[in-house]
Amino acid sequence: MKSYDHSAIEKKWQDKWEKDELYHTPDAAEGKENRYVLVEFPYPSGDLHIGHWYAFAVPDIYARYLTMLGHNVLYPIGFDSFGLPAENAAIKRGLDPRKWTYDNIDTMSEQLKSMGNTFDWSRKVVTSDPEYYKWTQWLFLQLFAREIAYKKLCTVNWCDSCKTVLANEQIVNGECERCGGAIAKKVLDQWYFWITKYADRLLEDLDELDWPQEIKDAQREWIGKSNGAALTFAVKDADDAIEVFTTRPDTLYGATYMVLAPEHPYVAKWKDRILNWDEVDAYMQATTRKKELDRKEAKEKTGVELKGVMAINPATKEEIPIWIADYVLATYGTGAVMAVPAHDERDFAFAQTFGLPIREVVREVVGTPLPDAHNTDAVFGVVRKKGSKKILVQYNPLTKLYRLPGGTIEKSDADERETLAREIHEEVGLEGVTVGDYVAQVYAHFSPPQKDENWTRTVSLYEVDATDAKEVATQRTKDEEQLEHMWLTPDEAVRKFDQNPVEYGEGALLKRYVQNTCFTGAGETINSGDFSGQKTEEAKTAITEHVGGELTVQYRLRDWLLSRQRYWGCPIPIVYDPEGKAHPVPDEHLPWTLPDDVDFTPTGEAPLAKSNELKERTEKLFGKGWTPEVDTMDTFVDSSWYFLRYLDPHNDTEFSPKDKQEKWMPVDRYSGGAEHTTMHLLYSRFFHKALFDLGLVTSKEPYSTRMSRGLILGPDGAKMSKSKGNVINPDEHVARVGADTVKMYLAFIGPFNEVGQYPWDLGGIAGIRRFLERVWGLQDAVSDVLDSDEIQLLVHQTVQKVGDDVAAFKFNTAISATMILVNALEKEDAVSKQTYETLVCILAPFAPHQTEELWQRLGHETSIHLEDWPSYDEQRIAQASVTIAVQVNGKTRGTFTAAPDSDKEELIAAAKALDNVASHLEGVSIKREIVVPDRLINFVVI
RNA sequence: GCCCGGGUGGUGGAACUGGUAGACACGCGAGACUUAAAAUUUCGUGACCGAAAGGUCGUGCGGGUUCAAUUCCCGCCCCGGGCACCA
Repeated sequence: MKSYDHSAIEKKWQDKWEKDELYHTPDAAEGKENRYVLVEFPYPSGDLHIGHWYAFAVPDIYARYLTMLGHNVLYPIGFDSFGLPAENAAIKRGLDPRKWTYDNIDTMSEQLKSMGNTFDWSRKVVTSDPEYYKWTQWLFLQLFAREIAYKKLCTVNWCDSCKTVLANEQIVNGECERCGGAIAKKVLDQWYFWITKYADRLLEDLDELDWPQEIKDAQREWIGKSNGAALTFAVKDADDAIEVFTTRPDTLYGATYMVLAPEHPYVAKWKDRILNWDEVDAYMQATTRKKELDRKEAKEKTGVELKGVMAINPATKEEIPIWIADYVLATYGTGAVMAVPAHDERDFAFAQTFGLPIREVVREVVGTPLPDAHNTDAVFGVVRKKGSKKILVQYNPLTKLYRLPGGTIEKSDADERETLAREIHEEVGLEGVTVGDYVAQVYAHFSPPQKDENWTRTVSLYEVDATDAKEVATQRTKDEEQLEHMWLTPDEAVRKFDQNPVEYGEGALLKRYVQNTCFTGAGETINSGDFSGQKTEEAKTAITEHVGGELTVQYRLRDWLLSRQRYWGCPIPIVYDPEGKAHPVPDEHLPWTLPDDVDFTPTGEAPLAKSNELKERTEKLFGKGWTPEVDTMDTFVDSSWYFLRYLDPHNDTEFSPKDKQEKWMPVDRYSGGAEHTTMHLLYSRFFHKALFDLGLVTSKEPYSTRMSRGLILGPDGAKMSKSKGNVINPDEHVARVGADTVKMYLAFIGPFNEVGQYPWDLGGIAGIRRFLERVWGLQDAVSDVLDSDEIQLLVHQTVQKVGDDVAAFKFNTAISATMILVNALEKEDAVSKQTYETLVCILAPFAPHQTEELWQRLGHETSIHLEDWPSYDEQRIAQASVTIAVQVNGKTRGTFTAAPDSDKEELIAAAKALDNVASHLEGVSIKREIVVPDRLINFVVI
């Protein structure tokens, strides 16, 4: 046997495969179903790193497995080759971005080929090729014709270091997603895609997709749908009306003031009416200076009242003040809110800071209604003394209940305050307390412990000052005789109430009081005129209708800003007439090529504006005074449809013919990075839906299954980056141990379809190399023998396990199963040719070069990659003997083997016969015998 | 704060539907081969007790359900990701 010379083998077969066009994928193959396996195509940054290997070589295992199962599998590759790095490298090193990009594509193509994947290179797609971007432009124009691409003047996010605008999705924690640079606001006339029109469909269609829950959740959150109402507040002595969006129209009666975003147009409009303009103006200036990030992190509420302007609450008809505050964002909803401090955390905090009125209009309902309940009202107090934080709490050792002092309101009481003062006097013997502010109420249903009765009551809470109270004798009723009273810190008190076996309502109120929060949940309306006593859900509709509002929906999602003030991108195929109106570049002039005569040093102005060629081209074609659009497209436009182009990459008359789409789309498995969840993945879904509406694509969704792959970290456990110097270059490892080993090691490291993080560990790779050497060495053991029953069974089991695991992208456990088989085969003196061939076949997707070589050595003249996946005998696996564990009281005391489906009594007898089991059963009596078929017996003894 | 993941030996990770926790691999230790080292190979390797047989403990922490819990339930802690003054 020759030793395993990976470099000779890998070179030999890569050349042969290319010559034979082994991985050329036809659009259809006789008797085979099509499968489309997609991985996110790379940006040609220069060198391939180990992460690329992980992304491209490992899913190849799956593609090869599907092929062996008899499918016609498309596993394409291309380059997402427009984008900033080319331009930045060009600026830094004085290179041509086109040359830089295409040189990198050449280098990376060679590196990608060294993986030995089943990529069909004849279908390669390069987004910066005019033959590709011609169709990007054509698609843009289709969307322009339907007004899904439109231009508008708007405040945009500007990255000062990238010198371009960015879409919302490209801002992470208030910084540029690409460079981490600061984001400024600018008002610019820019191109957008009307993605918000598709918000609902992007949301709803997620339900049908076989995608991981976390990706669906993240997209749902990003779209951020909220149901509510649009309400209008009239402004006193003015024609203006303030539109607000609220998710809580049921709390309208509690709207005691309004807040506008400082940027709201009314603020400037009312300049002459506002009495404290200087103050307002100063606040507006301060807000402009504050970064978005600061506004988010600021906890303390700030704001200024617009004095001299009042709004009218449409429900109560009361005049309410209008404030401006930076907690209201200009970019969400209408940039104005109705403030309901009793039922919104932010309004609550704001009202407390500025002493604005808080009106409770919803009460919490505690417990569920019980039959034949006594109906009463009760009042309780948070009793404190000045200078102490402690709260007076009563404990009843018989019922094990902590209670606040207070009680039922009697008919003879003048009001709640009097009731409370009286109860405190009687129960705890404090005379002369001052009942202070009302806090809140709840509606409670409960059943007191040790009593056969039900209660329903309104429970109100007041602050009580006992500083000047005198201690006197208590006048307790029989029920109250056991009460102990104690002073507890607020936190202790809350904890005690949490332990109460029954919630009387005071606990919920006390907790809210101690934590200084308001009630933001659903409940029952109060203090709401005719609408009092309704469930909040019902009141939402009723109150909205009553004030002439409208139930509406708001989204967090913003339209997709696609203009970029950079050079190396797809030109937007739009020209402007002398009046400045936008016109599409007619199809016959596509591709609308990217000019070469451009100084692309970023200045903030689009580089294409400096191209004379583009200017002249435009005037020549359209006439004097016509000007070209000079912005280029966001590269996420290029990547929103590339998977459609793979189907027919060189088609000159169609972007992607529908008959081919019908053969391949939607993509069966799409694997990529988790960072694209709310970028590429969302954009391309939108784009696809827009094309679907135009009748250009055949499926509503582009990808039926999506998986997020894990991340390969540097050896130091940190994310690989050139600046950290922890980037692993795969080439040297491929040269040293071979492509098959590198690929298999990456597959072995952990489950592929989970968002894990794997530090690159050189040690581990040796184990895989050793394994492949042992597989190689086993060829010497092949001879004309009949394998033992055990070996034959193991082969069947392994074929089954490997297939199942690969189908589930659990390559790690699939490899482990082949290792178990190899370990067993090595212990044999000889291995049958049939068994060895089966082993080589199931390893073919993992180690395509080595297995191809072995296949040839075994005497085959055709490629192993044209072989069928080995079959296995299910019957035989099912009949294999099973190991039964024997437990005594749940502790395993031994095992034995038995035939599957053995008789219960026989199994029990066999179990009892085990020495160690027998010794544990001695002197005790068996209470129960639990038999789990084919698995386990448990003797429960006493 | 809200919404998702996750926490298992020295390490990466395994464990069907609740049924022998730690498969497989790395690393480590001891032995063989070798003048030696590497490579290869044999054995061992969760912790503790024990010569062994075997026993006790053990899947982030605390409770619970169950004959039986990494798996289910309740309450926490920590890590990763998403969203976030979103009205």
